Amino acid sequence: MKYVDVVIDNKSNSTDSLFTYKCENDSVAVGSKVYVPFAKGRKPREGYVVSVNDDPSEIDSDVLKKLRSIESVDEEVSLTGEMVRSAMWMRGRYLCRYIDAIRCFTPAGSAAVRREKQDSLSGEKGYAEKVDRLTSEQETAVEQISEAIVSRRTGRFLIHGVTGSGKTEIYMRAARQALDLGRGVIILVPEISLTGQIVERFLGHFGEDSVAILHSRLSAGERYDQWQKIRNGHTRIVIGARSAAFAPVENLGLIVVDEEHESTYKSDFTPKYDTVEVAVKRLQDKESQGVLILGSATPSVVTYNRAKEGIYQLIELTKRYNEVSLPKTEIVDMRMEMKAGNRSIISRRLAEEMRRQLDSGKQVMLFLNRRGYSTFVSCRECGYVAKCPTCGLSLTYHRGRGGEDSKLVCHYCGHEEKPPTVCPECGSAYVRYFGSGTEKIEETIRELFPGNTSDRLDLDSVKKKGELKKKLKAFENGKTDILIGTQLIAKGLDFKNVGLVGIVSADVSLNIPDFRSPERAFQLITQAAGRAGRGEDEGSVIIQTYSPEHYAVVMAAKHDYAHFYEAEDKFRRFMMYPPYSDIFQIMFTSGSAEAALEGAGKWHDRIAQLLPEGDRRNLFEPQEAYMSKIRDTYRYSLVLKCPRGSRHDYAGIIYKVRAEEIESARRKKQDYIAVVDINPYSFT
DNA sequence: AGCACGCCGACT
DNA sequence: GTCGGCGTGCTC
Repeated sequence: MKYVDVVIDNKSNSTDSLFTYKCENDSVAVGSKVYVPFAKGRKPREGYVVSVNDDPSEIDSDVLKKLRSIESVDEEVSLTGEMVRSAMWMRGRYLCRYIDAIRCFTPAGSAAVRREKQDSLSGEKGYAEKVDRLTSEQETAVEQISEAIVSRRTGRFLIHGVTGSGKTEIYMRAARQALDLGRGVIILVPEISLTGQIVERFLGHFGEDSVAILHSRLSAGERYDQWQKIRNGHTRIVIGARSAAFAPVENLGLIVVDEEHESTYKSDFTPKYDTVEVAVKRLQDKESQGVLILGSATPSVVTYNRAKEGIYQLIELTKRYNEVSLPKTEIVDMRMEMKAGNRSIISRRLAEEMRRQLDSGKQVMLFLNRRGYSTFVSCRECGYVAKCPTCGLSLTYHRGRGGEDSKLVCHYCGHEEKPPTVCPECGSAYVRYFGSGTEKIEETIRELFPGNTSDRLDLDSVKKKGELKKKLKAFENGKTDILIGTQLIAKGLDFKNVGLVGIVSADVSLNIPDFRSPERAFQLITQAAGRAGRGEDEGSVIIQTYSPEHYAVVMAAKHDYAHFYEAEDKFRRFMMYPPYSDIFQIMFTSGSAEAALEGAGKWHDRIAQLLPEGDRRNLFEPQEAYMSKIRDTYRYSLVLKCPRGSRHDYAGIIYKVRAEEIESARRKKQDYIAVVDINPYSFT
């Protein structure tokens, strides 16, 4: 007779605990999916075994009396011990329920979705690229990483390398090494569709049958097939986005997180995990002891700080593979343009350089991180601003083709309405449009360069299937001279004939009310600039801004990560922002604003009681969220800044308050929802 | 969250 | 009598 602890799969907060069952079945082990009788239900409920015990003496005698037996086992979808241990850790780390953490590791499809036959990969083709020789920097990197893999240490590396410095080659050699030692490999990329190259190279090198690819476009059935292929050991390399960090790879020897700084690595849903933390946890399990490689041209400040402190071993790749030089960059002070009487969003300098490049047969890319035509619509007479009825955010004017199809759009929920001709508040005709987006630039460019072809690439212009590929193809073939886009085109794309990249407004990302905005601005400028001069010739970059002296802009223009980091680190230290603290954000949502605020107030007071006297100043008053209402749901937030070293204690306090609230919800139904997000990527 | 149980009003 | 409305309470 065995005694097993089971996590029951249901959606309730109040059953978030372990339930013990008796079990005679020998095949039941940690990670097994089981069906158990539960409460008064006659239908057995799904659950996962998280511990197995032979000895009943530790079970509470009252519980022991009412133990029931496991109904059946589903052998096909069992998790490994390591996966279960990692899930248990996640529950404490991210303050979610057991089942939320477990579900990260289970195949999305249930039995209903299992398919009979297995299709091969959906059209992904690999190619093997001939690599002549490694640079000396690459060679040193490979040696260091190999040493860690071979000696089965939990090595952790940060590869800081400019684009084109050959990070992918290092990942491949490390993967090869791990595989040769019989170990499993996970390669994480920010977004599978935008990183085709890395996928192709892995497929080409390791063969299409040895690599599993996980991405959001897979159907539940396809996903399940991939999961099985990995789980039964048929495939030992996995490439995928964030969720691939949970792939059922046994004996994990290597996890690579490419473009480590990307925000897609932080989950938007419960549990709000950080992919790198999960990777570290999985790799330091008693059964794995593997190596972590983070790679980025612009590491996040938190990561780089850890490297400086020795938590990650830092590998700097300073040379581009073919010794192609970095583009020449200049900053244009838009205040001077204003003074000189140029009210256009394109400075004289940018226009002039565009003309020069276009005349010499080169192509131009323009970036603006803002969709639509105008960012808000306002009445000059009474100050009325058009807002989304369900979200309360300013509506963006989309001009479309200029006539009938113009509309106001909420960029958050997608709500659309017709633009007003007179003010709906006061009837005035002075309704005006302010701020510029990609649509407006497109119009300006057509006026300024009537002889050249231009195209726009943003979320709006590629909603139709295949549109993105078509537009990229046209640019690649030289049919489009000028490509205007949002950050959608800032990443990864490789066009040989781009002579100039224009960053229309560095201020858009700089002025977002978030402590990470300088970091984001630096990364975006660097990435965008990286699109210039990828062929033989040196490219050039022009950055337009109203803050030409801002360190993020200045250092990005100089391609100087080290000094950007120094300035930013100083700021973070002074303000006690991460990495010098962890920020706990608790979001309270409800259909009623009062209920949400009341919930926030209740938590605030209870947390204050539990915090040590001297730490009270780290707890802030409940606030209306930056987006105070989304789709008719009201939002209030509570922020707790947790000094370095106290994360565990603070998390304990939050955990306790949460438990108390769940307990009190048994008596009186709660009319708000509280969600904890530790170190959120944006304060929305 | 489910799900069953139970206590009360309406109806073949 | 008894069918079924939903309020209440518990889950190894």
